[in-house]
Amino acid sequence: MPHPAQITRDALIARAWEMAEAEGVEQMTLAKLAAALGVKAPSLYHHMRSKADLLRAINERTTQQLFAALHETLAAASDAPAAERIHRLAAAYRAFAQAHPITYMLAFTTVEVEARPDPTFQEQGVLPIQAVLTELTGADASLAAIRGLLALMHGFVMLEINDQFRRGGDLDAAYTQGIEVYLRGITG
Amino acid sequence: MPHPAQITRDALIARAWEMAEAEGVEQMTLAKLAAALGVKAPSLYHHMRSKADLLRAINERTTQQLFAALHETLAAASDAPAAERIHRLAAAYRAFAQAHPITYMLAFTTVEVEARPDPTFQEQGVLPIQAVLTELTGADASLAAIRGLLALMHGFVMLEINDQFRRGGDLDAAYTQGIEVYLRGITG
DNA sequence: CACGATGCCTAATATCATTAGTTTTATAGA
DNA sequence: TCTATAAAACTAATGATATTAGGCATCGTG
Repeated sequence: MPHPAQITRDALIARAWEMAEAEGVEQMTLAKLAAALGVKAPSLYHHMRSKADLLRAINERTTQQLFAALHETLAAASDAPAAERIHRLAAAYRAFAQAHPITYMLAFTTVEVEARPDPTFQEQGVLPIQAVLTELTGADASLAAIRGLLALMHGFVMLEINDQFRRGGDLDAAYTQGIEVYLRGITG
Repeated sequence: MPHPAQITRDALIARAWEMAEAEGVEQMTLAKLAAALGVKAPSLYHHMRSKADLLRAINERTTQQLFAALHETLAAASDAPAAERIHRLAAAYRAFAQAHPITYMLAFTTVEVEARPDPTFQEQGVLPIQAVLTELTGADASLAAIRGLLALMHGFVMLEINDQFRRGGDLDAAYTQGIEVYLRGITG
């Protein structure tokens, strides 16, 4: 059985990502993960340095997919006015978080430094979005503007994922309205 | 030694809260917590049902303290105009999160249902804040308005705590500006 | 055709939370 | 004042967990 590797690092990460999203991070144990790959737990250490290392890979994957979805959305709306592009972007952001709540949350709330995604991922991903905002704010204010926008989107979906909006009402409308308000404040 | 309880539930929770904030949640093990209280780990189970139960108590304590700080801030600024009160509130919110980053994050990102704070805490705490916003938006829009404000504040401090703002710049100014923009969007 | 590295395995360890069963002691009632 | 009871501590044990050590099979390369 040994030598021709039965699993690759990519397969390991992909499976771990799926398992975390499907059953929760704390349910994604190395034993279960190994079993799903037809292997025993210690064998995983030939493809990763530690579980923190695996989590970092998962988080980088999540970050990449999030920004890929956002860029795709921006590309598809490239002829719309800037405010409309931001609205589409915000919708895509929330849709991603709702589709992958656990891995999304994991990527942005990891305390262990070892498991944090490489900073360059986020920086690279944010730049095209910031470019759209620059159309509305000018270059000087665009860094603060994107930070506010990211905070608004991230905060909303985090509260939503963690079930902190328990007073009913239309959450879709509240989200859209929040973005609208923010954009109005920027341009006004 | 036995019978006259050497620890109370309140002392247990207070110590656990301090230890979590000081050393990180994952460092707050029952063995260490018990040792800090001069007792062995199994004895803790006379004062709690499970660790999830303890975490829930910690989170409720955090939530209460956060809202207490916010209400205090509002009370101290009761004669200021509504927009100014919101600014003070936002500053107090961020100050609390920065002073207690670990327990703050824990309270708002707990996946385990067992460990989630009782919903009524948040609801009660949010109402006075919503009242201020109602002055600016009218009653109809105030629920969505407070959700946006909470999302903005929570998102910003969460990103900040998790070191996701790595591109330098003045974060104090970015936060203030974000709140300003949001308020302008609401009133404009 | 052998040999060495690769990648799997079993076995073992340390650290968790949690449970079972025992021991001690303060207090309430005789 | 004495004693029985219940509270609250303890030790010991269990089952997960990640991780390490060491052995063994197998494939590609000389």
